[in-house]
Parts: sequence; structure tokens; C-alpha cells
Amino acid sequence: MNDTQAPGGPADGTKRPDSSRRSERSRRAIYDAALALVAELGYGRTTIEGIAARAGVGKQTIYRWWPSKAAVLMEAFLDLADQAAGGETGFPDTGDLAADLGLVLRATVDEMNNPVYEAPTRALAAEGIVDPELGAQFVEKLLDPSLQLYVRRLRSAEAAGQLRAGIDHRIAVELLVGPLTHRWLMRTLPLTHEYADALVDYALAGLAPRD
Amino acid sequence: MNDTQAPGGPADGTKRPDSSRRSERSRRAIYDAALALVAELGYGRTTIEGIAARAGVGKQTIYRWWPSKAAVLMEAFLDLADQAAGGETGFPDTGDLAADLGLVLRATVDEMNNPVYEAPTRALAAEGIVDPELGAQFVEKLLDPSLQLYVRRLRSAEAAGQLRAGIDHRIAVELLVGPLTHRWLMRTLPLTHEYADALVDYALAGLAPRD
Amino acid sequence: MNDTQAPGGPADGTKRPDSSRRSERSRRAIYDAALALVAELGYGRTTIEGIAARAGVGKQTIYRWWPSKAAVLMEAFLDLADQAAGGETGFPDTGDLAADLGLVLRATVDEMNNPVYEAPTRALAAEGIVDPELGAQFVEKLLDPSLQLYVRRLRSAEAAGQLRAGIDHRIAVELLVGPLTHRWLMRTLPLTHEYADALVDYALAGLAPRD
Amino acid sequence: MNDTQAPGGPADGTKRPDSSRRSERSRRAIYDAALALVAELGYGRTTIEGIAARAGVGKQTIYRWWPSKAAVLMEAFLDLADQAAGGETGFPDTGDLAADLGLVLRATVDEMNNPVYEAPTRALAAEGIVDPELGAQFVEKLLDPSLQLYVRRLRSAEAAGQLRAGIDHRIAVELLVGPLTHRWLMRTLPLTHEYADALVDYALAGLAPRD
DNA sequence: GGATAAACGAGACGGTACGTCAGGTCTTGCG
DNA sequence: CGCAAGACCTGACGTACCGTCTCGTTTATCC
Repeated sequence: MNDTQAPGGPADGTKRPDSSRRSERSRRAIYDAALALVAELGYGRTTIEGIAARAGVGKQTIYRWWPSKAAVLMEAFLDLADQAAGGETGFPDTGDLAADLGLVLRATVDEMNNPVYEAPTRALAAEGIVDPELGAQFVEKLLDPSLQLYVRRLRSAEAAGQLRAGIDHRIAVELLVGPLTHRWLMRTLPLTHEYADALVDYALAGLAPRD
Repeated sequence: MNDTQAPGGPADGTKRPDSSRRSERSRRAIYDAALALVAELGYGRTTIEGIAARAGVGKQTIYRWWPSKAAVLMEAFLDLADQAAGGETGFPDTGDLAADLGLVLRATVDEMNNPVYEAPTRALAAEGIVDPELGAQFVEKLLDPSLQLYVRRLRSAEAAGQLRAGIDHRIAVELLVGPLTHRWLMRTLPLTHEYADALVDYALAGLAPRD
Repeated sequence: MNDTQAPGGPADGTKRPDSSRRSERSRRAIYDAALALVAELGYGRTTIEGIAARAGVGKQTIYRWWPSKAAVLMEAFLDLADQAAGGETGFPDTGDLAADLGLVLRATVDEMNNPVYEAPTRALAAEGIVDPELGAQFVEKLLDPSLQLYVRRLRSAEAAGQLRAGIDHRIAVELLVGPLTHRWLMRTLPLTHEYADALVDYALAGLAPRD
Repeated sequence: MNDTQAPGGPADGTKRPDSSRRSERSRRAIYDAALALVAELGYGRTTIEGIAARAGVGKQTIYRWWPSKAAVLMEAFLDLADQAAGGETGFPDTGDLAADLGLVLRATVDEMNNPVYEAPTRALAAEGIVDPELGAQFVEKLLDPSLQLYVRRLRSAEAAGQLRAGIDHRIAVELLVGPLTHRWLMRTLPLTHEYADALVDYALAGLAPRD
């Protein structure tokens, strides 16, 4: 009858629900409930029924829009991150590479130690480790964008002659971020600003031009 | 080595079951079933009921000796690792630090790409990320021992004057292992021997004495 | 007829499940499965899991609506009895008391010997003997209604001058029904029409007016 | 080795354990524990494990000598009854049939109302209703012997011309005992001495010679 | 502004797995 | 060899959630 759709409505003739009629109220409530429950109970004990109940929402409203508990949490967390970012997605570039990296790594350490972010991030990371599909999303939507910022900064540093020629920027970034993530995930030793600084120190020494 | 107790003696006076009467047959069957199921179905779809059924064992026999699915898998995997190790827990020390590290990292890459080890390790890592208690066990029993081998090798290198003085060996190890683990867990880019070599190259450049 | 409530109204505000949404199909299937299993296996070996499986129903659907195995069976049996009764709940009153009682007692004997009724009735009676709560239900819903019919017939007989004055009708009924039940439950001797007749004979002799 | 058995030992060459070596101490402890638990918890909640634990006995010692929980309880109760009887198994015969029956029925009422006997008797009766094998034992060992006493008394009364000729003594006994048992098992109305008296009155009226 | 249709809250449904409990069997010393 | 102790396999228990489905009840256009 009417495949003609209102402008703005994306539509596709499939069987998916009409997202233009989606309840914003419910979505927000689900985000909030999901984040709260994960923080309170941990991922494992958080259930879709629980989220629905806490959000004052029917279970079907969740199953209608998300394929899994992890997907709900992922979106909820992305939403949280977007809010928090507040548009500022920049990476400092003062010309002093070590200082800039130190600043960012210290901020990362703080974030990793902040319980508000820690619980859902750990949950998502863990789930992504085991579920490749979700892991891919995690990388694409959360990890890669932030790694790209590092890469860009390194390119700028290379242009300024602050890096050895031929360095693979991606690997260089991982030299910084990998150890940090390792310590965070494995909880081997405390994650401190000093550790961040030491990483910048050791890594840059290996990446700097050989004089 | 642990749990020193009089031979034949019934052991600690607590309320735990009498481990001297434990059925070795059942334990082995449970290990095998657990590893097989995790490899076949993944951790999430592996159930205690399934392990019990596959092992031809009553559920209670699992609940009697282990507190959780993760604990079963952990022991099963430790057992597997012990068998595989076969006593050789050495770390090469040819005098050429770069070559030795490259060798080990390449071997680690191979292990991480070996499906037999990958499934249970990922499962344990993921579970440990979310469950601090299990995570601590994972680190203590699996991760730390192998990191210690690196540290010892680095000490030897330092004694040979191949490292900058005052380097924190632990951080140095993480500089190598962190990025590898990161790529493995996050599946961002393929884990190859070349990557291992590049890591050794970049990291050692930062750790070497400044001449 | 029961549960008078506003049409369309959702009913009592308690926490019990919404009986208006109950699945008739499931209830019937559960009745049938319960009766079949009790007849096949006996009460003790009949399990809720078994009923659920045989009825093609989730266990929770049983736990949602019934508090116990006995309650399921009780309802199932009441339903069976209601069906069988088909509305005819009368007690013959031809004026000939002995004949009427003989007719009913013989019918009762037949029922007690009919395997379809015997298994569940025995099961309920046995359970009621040990569980006072269930026993009270058994008496209230199954036993008392039928005893009342006897009492009414005796009242009619008394009005016709066929009974000694001052006889306690309730006890009189028990004089007839008690021995029958005793023989049935205890399986001391066979339950026959002749036995029923003898009971009527002996008992009425004691209850008749002394001329 | 020794099929030769101590005299007095019944033996039969089957696979049953050697009863001459049986521990009297254990048997007594099991009786006591069984009766105590049935009285405290009721039959349903009494378990063989519980009996073994309370008796300070291994489970196997129970399984070795009894085929079922009901069998244990049956023996325990018979033992209790034997002790209580103390040899006096007589039935009064003063010549006054009504008085004698009233005396015995009143005593029976008292016994049925005595919690010490009630719990195990109900349990055994209930179990026997559902399990024909046990029921037969119950009748043979507990019920019939006492009914025989009634029968003998009635024979004496018949000889004295106090009964109508041709009365079936067995049915006559059931006319007295049936209603009592019915009221006791079904808990329809209170079991009192008055009820016992009324039963004797009504029943004897039907059994007496017609003058 | 009434009709109509989709999303919504609620929650019953058939299921799976949970972790516990008891059953009855088997094994291991002790006396 | 009977016994206590207790680990073993089995399987039912009652609970928690799963993901699907079906109720009425809002909304939110469309006629």
C-alpha cells in the first residue's frame, strides 16, 4: 500500500519496526537502567528482565530494538561516552610529543580507574573477547576511533622530525596503549600516572630518531 | 607441594570434603569434558550440566570440588598447560637479547593463534576481567609465572650491559607483552611473526643503553 | 460465575498471576498428564517435571498456578469428577430406603474398583492422611459433598418415619460409608455388591424404629 | 565359608547378610531415630539419610537390612507396639457386650488421639494405601491381629445369644471399626468417647437379636 | 476528530540451566 | 565381615531468565 515513507524515516521494506515511532523515553530509561545495573551487579548478574523492570519497560521493547544484552550495554555506553565527550574529541598537539602523550595517557589512566566507566567497559571488553562479532563492534566504535587520534598525533610528530623514519605508527601506538590496557585488564599492578609517564619515556626512547 | 599434610592423613579439619578419597578418574574426565566443550561450543554455551553429562559424572561431583564453571576451566587449563610444558619452563639465553625475545614472542604468537589454547585462554581471560577473584588466580597461576621468565632474562641482559641502567624490568616486559596481548584480545590486526619482531625492535631500541 | 469482576477489568490487585490470561490448553494438558501419570506410576513416582514434560508445558506453568503436586492432582481429579458427574448429583429417593442406599453403595463399590478413579483417589486420600491441609481440601471438596447427599436422604427417611427418632444422621452415614472405605483403603477383603448389601442390612437394622 | 548358622538364625542360603552378626545397638538406634523423626517432621520429611545421621549409623546399614523407609518405620512401630503391649493382648469379656466394646473403642479413640502413636500410624496407613505390598504387611501385622480380637469377642457374644444368628462377624467388626477409622483418617469430625459410644449403640442395635 | 495502526507495558508461555538435595550404590579403613 | 563414613551417579526439586507470543492501552499520524 504505502512504501512511500515520510521524509526522514529510513524505512527499508523489511520487517523491522518503524524507528520513527520509537519511544525516546523508553530508550533513555533502558540506557540508564542498563548502566546502573551493570555498575551495581556486574555484567553477569545483569539480566534483560532486570533492565526492563528497572526501566519500567516491557521486555519486548528491548528485544525489538537490540539483539542482545551486550548490544544494549554497548549502545548505552556509547551514549554515555558521547555525552561525556561533549564534542571535544581532540588530541593535544603542543609540539612537545612526550608531554602530549603523557597528558593523554594520564587521562586514560584516570578514566580506567573511574568506577563509572570501569564496570561497563570491562564488561564490554570481556564480552568482546569471547564474542568476535561484538568484539568487532567494540573495536570499531570505541577503540579504533581513539587509536586513530594517537596515530594522527604521531604523524604530526613524524612531520616535525620527532620520530625515527619508517616507524609503523600503528605499532607505535600499541606500544603505548597495549601495556596500559594489559595492566588494566589483568590487574597485575596498580595503574598510576607514574606508570603512564614511564611508558611514554620508554616507548619514545625507542621511537625517537637515533642521533 | 602445597597443602602439606600427613601422608594418608585426612587433612584439614574444616568442612570440605575429604580430598584423599577423591576420584581421580572423575577429575580427569571433568577436565577433558570441560576443555572439549569450551573448544566446541565456546565458554558461554558450555554448561556445568553439559560438562557433567559429557564426563559421565554427577553434577554434585563438580559442585563438590569447584565453586564455579570458571574455576573448573581454570584447573583444567592449568592441567593442560602443565602437561604440555613437560617440565621445560626455560627461557632461551644465548646472549643475544633481541634474538631470544624474538624467539619467545614468536612462539607466543603461535600459541595465541593455536585454536586448542585460544578458546580456553580467551574464556578465562574474559572471565577474569569481570571477576576480580578469578582474575587474580589467572594472573597468579598463568600470567605471572611466564612474565617472571622475561624479567629474569632482562636481568641477565642488564648484567651484560645490554640494557639502559635503571630500567624497570617489569615495565620493560609489559612493553613487549602488552601490545601482543592487546592485539590478541581485541583482534584489531593480525598477530604475526613480523609483528613480534617489530615489537622487539621498537621496544629494545627504547631500552637499550644510549651510546 | 465466580470471580465476579468488572468486564474487561484485570481483576484483583494482588500479586498473583493474571488468571484471565491463563492458557486453557495448558491447564487441560496438565490435568490429563497428571491423571495419566498417577495411574501409570503411582503418586510417589509421579513428578512435576514428568507432568510438565508429558503435558508439553514448562515447569513454571505448573508452579505458577499450583502450590504442590498434590494440588495439581486434586484439581485434576475434581475436574475429572465434574465431567463424569455430568450434572447428575442426585441421590435416589424411591421411598424404599434400603433399596436406595443399596443402589448407591453398590455404585460406590464399582467406582472404588474402577482403576480410572482408584489410582488418583488413593493417592489423594493417602496424601491427605499425612498432610492435614490437603486432607481438609479433600474432605471439603470431595468427601463432604457426597456425604451430604446421604444425610439428606436420611432426613427424608426420618420424615417418613423409617428411622428411629433422634438418630444422628451423620453417624448413620458413617455407619455405612466407614466400613466400605475401610475395606477399600486397607484392602482387607474384596469389595463386592454383596458386602454393600450386607452393610445396608446390618446398619439399617440398627437405625430402624424399634417396633 | 559358613553357611552353617547359629541355631535360631533363620538364614536361608540367599545373598542376604549374616543376621547373626547384626548389631543390636544399631537396630535400636535406628528404631528410635525413625520414630522420633516421623513424630517431629512427619513421614514425608523424614529421610533415610536423616535416620542414619540421627542414629549415628551409616546409610548402608539401613539399606542392608530394610528395603524402604516404610519398612524401617513399620518395624520400628511394631517394636514400639510390642513394648507397649507388654504381653496384655486380651479383650475384655465381662458378659456385657456393649460395655466391653465401648471400653475398647474408647481406648482406640485415645490411642488415635495420642500424638506418639498418631504420626507413625498415619504414615504407615498412608503409605500402605498407595503401596499394596506394604499395605498387606500393615494389615497382616497390625490391623488383622487386633480385628481378630473383636471377632473372638463377638463369637463369645453369639454363643451367649446376644447376637442375631447368622451375623457375619467380620462385617460386624467393620461396622464398629470402619466408622472410627474413617473419622480418624479423614479428620472430618472430632474423635471422642461419645462418638465411640454412639457407634456401639447404633451398631449393636443392628446386630442384636430381634425380639 | 475519529479511525487505524504500530509501539508500548505487562506478563504468560515453553524452555534451559541453575545450584541443592536426597536417593541408593560403591569404596575405604576400622574393629 | 559388619560397620561408620562418605564420595559417587542419578535425577527431581524449585528458581531465575531466556526469547517468543499475545493481551489491552497509549500515542501519533492519516483520512
